[in-house]
Amino acid sequence: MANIQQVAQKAGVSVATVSRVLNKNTTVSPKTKLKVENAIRELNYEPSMLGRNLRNSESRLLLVLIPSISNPFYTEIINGIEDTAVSNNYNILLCDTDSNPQRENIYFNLIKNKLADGIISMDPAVNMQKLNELAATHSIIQCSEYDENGCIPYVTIDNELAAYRAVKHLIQSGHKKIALINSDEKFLYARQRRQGYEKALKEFHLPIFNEWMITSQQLGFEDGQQAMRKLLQLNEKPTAVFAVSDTLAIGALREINANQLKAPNDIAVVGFDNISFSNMTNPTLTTISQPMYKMGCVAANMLIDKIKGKDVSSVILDHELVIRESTLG
Amino acid sequence: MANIQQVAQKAGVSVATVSRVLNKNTTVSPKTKLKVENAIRELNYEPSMLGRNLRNSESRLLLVLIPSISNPFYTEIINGIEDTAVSNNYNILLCDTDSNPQRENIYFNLIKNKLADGIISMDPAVNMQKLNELAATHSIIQCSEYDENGCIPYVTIDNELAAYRAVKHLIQSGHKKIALINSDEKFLYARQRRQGYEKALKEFHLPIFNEWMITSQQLGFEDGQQAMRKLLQLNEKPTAVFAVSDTLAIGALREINANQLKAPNDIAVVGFDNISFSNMTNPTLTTISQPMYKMGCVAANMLIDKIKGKDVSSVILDHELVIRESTLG
DNA sequence: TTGAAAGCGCTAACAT
DNA sequence: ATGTTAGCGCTTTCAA
Repeated sequence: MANIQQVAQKAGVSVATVSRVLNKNTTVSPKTKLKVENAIRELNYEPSMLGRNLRNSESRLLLVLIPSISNPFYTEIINGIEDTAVSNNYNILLCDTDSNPQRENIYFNLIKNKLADGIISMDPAVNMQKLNELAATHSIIQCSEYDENGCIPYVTIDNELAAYRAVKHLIQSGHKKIALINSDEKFLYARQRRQGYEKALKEFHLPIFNEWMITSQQLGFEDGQQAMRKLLQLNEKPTAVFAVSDTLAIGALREINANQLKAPNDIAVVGFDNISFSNMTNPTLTTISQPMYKMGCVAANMLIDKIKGKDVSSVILDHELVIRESTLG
Repeated sequence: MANIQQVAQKAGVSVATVSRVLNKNTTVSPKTKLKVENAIRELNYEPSMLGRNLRNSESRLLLVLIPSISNPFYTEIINGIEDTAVSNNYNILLCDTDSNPQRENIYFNLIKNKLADGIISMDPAVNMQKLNELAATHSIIQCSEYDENGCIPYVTIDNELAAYRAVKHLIQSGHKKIALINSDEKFLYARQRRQGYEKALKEFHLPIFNEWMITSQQLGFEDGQQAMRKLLQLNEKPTAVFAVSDTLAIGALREINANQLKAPNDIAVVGFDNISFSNMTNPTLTTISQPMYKMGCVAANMLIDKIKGKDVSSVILDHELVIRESTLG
C-alpha cells in the first residue's frame, strides 16, 4: 500500500502538495494537480484515515447504541441516522449493547479513545450515570429513551399522550376492562405510558386494577405471549389490552389465537411503534406510529451540531394512532 | 484529555515506560508500575487508539456488510459475529449497504483507509468483482451468500439440499401442486434453492410449471403478499407454496388470510430461515432453520484467522426442517 | 529495568 | 504556487 510520500516522490512534488490535492485545496496549479492525480492512480493510493484522523483528532465515526438489533423498532430510526450521517460525511458504528454493561463499556471506550466523535444512545438500559459523566466531555444525544434529570439533549415523542390516545381509542370502541402490558418501570417510557393509560381510564371513570397491569422484563414476542397468558388466567378477564410495544402486542395476539379466541371480538389489542410486522399479523395490529425515520434524522443532525460545538436543544416529535383490525369489531 | 506524555511526566518516567505498563509488558518494576498506574488514574487517562493503530497499522475493527438491518435473518448471525469478535478483542462495524453501490463504496473505503482490518460480507447484491479485487489485498470472508467462482472463503449451508427437503416435506404431506416464491436468480442462493425445488418435484414425477415460479425482487413482507396474490389469480392454483425466505412466506400467509383462505388446509406454506417472527404467525410457519448464531461465530473466527495470516477454507453448516402449523393439516 | 528517539501517515503553519 | 517542517499519540528498537 502506497503512502503519501511515495505519491509525492512519483509526482515529483512535496507531500504538502499531495495533501492539498487530496483536500481539494484550490491553490494548486492545474498542471501540478494532474501530475499528482496520475501518481495517485498509478500507485493505487488510498489515503489512510488513521493518519488523517490522528492529525485532525477526529474520526468522523458516530456510535449508535441500541439494546438489540433484533427489535425492528430501531431499524427505521437507524436508516434515518445513517442517511443523515452519510450525507454529512460521517459513518455510523452500530453498537448492539444487549443491555450488557460490559459491552456498553467497550463502546464507551471507543469514544474515549477517539475512535468515535459522538454517540446516539437508544438503549433504555444504558447506565445513565456513566452516560451523563461522558456527556461532560463528549458529544452525546439520546434518542427515544432519555434521562429526565440529566442534561443530555434528546429526541423523542410524548409517550404519555400517545398511550392516553391508544387507551382512549379502546374506551371509545366500547371497552371498559382494559389491561396494560408494560415494560419494567425503571424505564422512563414505561412510567410515562402507564401514566397515559391511567389518565385515560380516570377520565372515563373506569377502574384501575393492579391485576390488569402486567410487567414484562423483556420486549420479545414470547414475553407478550406470557403476559397474555397471565391475563387469560384471571377470573375477571379484560376485553382489551394495550401493550407498550408491537413485539409484546404481537405475542399477545398469538396467545389469543392459541386459545381459540379472536381479536378484536374476544379481546382487542393495541400496540406501540408501528413496526413493519404489525401490518402482517392476523388480525393486523392497531398501534401508535412513531416517526422513526425522522427521529433518526433529527438525532443525527443534533449530534453533528453538537460535535461542531453548536448548542442543541431537545425535540419532541409527533405520533399517530394507526387503527387496524385488532381493534375494529 | 490527557495524553501519554502527561502521564509520563506526572509519574516521573518516560513515555516508553508508560507504554510498557499499558501493554502489560513484564519488564517494568512493580514500583514503577504503581507510579504509572496512579498517574493514569489521577489524570483519567485513556490511550488513543488512533495513535496506537497508526503505529501498529491495525484498527481491530471488523466490517460486517448486510443488505438491510430490517431483515431479521441477519440478527442472530450478527450476534454470533459480535460475540466472537469481542472475545478476540475486535469490535464490529455494522454496515447497512441497502444494496446501494454508493454506500458499499463508503465501506470498502473504510478498509482501504485502514480503518477496518477485515470484512464479513453477507450482502447478496454486493459487487462481486470489486469484492474479489479487494480480497487480493485485504482479509474478506463471505457469509451465507458467496461467489462460486471467486476465491473468497465462505460459510454457508447447502441451499439446494435444504430446499429439496422443504419441498419433499410438502410432497409427502400429499401436495402435488407446489409453487415457488423465489428471489431474483442473479443471486446464487436463489438458483440453488430453485434447483432443490425442481429436484424434489422431478424425483416424485410432479410437473414443473413456470406459472408456479414467482420471482420477487425484494424480500419484504409486501413482496410475499404480492407474489401470493399472483398465485391466487391463476386458473390452476397451487395447494402449497415454498418461499425462499420467511419474510416472503409470512407475506404469503397474510395474503392467504386476507382472501378468507386457511393455511394449511387451502394452501400450505413453507418458509426459509426460521426468524423469530415465524413462530408468531397464525398459523405458525414451517421453515428451514439455519444455524445463524453459529454461522456468525464461524465467519468471525475465519476472518480473524485470515487477518492473522492463517489459511482458511470454506465451511458448510447443517440445517434443519422445522415443521409447524402452516403445513400440518 | 528504564530512557531516548525514530517513525507510523497525514495536515497546516510558515517560509519561499 | 509550492516546499519545509513540526507534530498529532503511540510503540518499539537500541542503548545505557
